[in-house]
Amino acid sequence: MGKHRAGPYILEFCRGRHCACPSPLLRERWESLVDLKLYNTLTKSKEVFEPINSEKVRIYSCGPTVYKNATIGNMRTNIFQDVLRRVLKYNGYKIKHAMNITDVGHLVSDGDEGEDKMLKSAREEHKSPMQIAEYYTKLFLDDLKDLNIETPEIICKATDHIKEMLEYVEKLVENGYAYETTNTVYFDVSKLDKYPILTNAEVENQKAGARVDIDPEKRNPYDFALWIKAPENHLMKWDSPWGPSYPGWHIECSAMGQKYLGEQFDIHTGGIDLIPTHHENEIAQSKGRCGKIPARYWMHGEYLLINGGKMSKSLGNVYLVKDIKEKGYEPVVYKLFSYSCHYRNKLNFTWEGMEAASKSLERLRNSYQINLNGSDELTKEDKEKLSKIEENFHEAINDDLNMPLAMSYVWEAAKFEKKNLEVAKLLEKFDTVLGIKIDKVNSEKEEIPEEIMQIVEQRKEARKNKDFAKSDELRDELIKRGYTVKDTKEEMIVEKC
RNA sequence: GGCGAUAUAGCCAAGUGGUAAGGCACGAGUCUGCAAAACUCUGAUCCCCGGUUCGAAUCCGGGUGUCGCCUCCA
Repeated sequence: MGKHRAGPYILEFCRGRHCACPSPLLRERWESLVDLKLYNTLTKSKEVFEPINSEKVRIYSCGPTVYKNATIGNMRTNIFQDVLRRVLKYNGYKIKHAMNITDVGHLVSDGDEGEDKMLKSAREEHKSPMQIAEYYTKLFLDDLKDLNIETPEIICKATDHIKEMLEYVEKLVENGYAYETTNTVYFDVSKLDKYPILTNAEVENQKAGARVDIDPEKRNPYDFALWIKAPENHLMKWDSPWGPSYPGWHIECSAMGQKYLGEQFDIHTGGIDLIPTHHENEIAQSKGRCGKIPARYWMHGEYLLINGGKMSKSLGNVYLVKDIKEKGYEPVVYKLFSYSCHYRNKLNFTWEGMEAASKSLERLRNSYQINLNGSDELTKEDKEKLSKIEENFHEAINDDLNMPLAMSYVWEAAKFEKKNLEVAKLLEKFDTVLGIKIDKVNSEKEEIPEEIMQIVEQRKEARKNKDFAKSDELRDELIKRGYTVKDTKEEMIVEKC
């Protein structure tokens, strides 16, 4: 075991199987960069990230179910995943990132019976399931774009992978981890050495309070459906060894993850709610198929709260990216807002918070522009200061994506006393992680109507003649019509309120 | 009921043993005919009680509050 200098602190021991520090290249990385630490739900601790393949990091993210709108809560998770990608890139890694689109639908009711959500939406909206899926998939991808979230290298639809899922289930049957009942093919959790492994919860306790009618044919209460035999009127069904049927809701991620990233990849991400069932069962399936836990690091984003409570339809506080736009905010404002809190803590969404983020974004972009054109000379000392800020930023993002802390260093750079192109370049570098389009010019030139411009001209004339009473009167008139004016030495800036 | 989080200035929040980052708002100032914008400056001993320690927001015990999960959910 050796000691390694790692950024501003000393890593006591080089952990794991890389202890021997095999390659000079890796050793150099350890010595020159800050270690990337990520919190792993599997071990419930922060670990130094070590990719299976040092060149390319493989990530799987549980994507959206496309039978309804994605909320800003969903988007918080996507933002967290985006930051993860960007931080990995900042550290020099290449990425292969897969995300699924669940277009096969999950079940409406508890347990394994009930109407499929896709079908329910289809019936309510008088569209075919595929039309519903396409519609919401497009909206979801538009949201990602609006939020300047990088598109994963692989986006895979569940319905395109029925064959892979079937093969997966057949393999589980072959390995003795699955059994067939009248309506369903179940996974037998009693065959595993340990279940569950992601939570401490006692299976029996959890089940005791559940309002589920347990299928009497289940061998164990926690057995879950791998494949479900379709009722006559079921729209989405496929031929299988068990007749016309459709997949259970955990198998798609296992099958597609395995197809695109292999039996074991680096990081699996999702929302915190996926831990106790979906991810637990993905692990179960993978262990049943090949004996491996599919990913080495499991990362989960916490919930977004709305005014201190849960977002729910009944409270009428479900917000979409669309709502943010309708309130007049650029979607990226929401992204910046989400950086005010660590991804593993609950974040309280308020419009007041959005206003704060909006103001911040404007000021950061303003600082960028000023620095871009700044001509202050940088002394050696200044350069050292900037370098220290950069190091602190790197350390913050590498400490389990501590964006709130990282932002404090972004501000240090933005408020740096000297205005210089190098500061702008540093902000640009930070923005490769933030993704807030810091180089965007704040006030986009908007078309100002002719009648408004006429008033502006009149006001210019009044000011020229030092007729301030009239000038103020005209300003009030402009405000009444929805425009503000800012007087600078050179010009009069007109903006829409 | 069971399980688990969390409690830091008006708001959003970093910080897990050495005397509290940052953002927004408020206030003050510079600038301006006045404003606006911009820029500068200004604020908290960390829910309560007890303990450990030379030293705790930070560890332990006990309270109280809030939130989440246990059922589809990012």
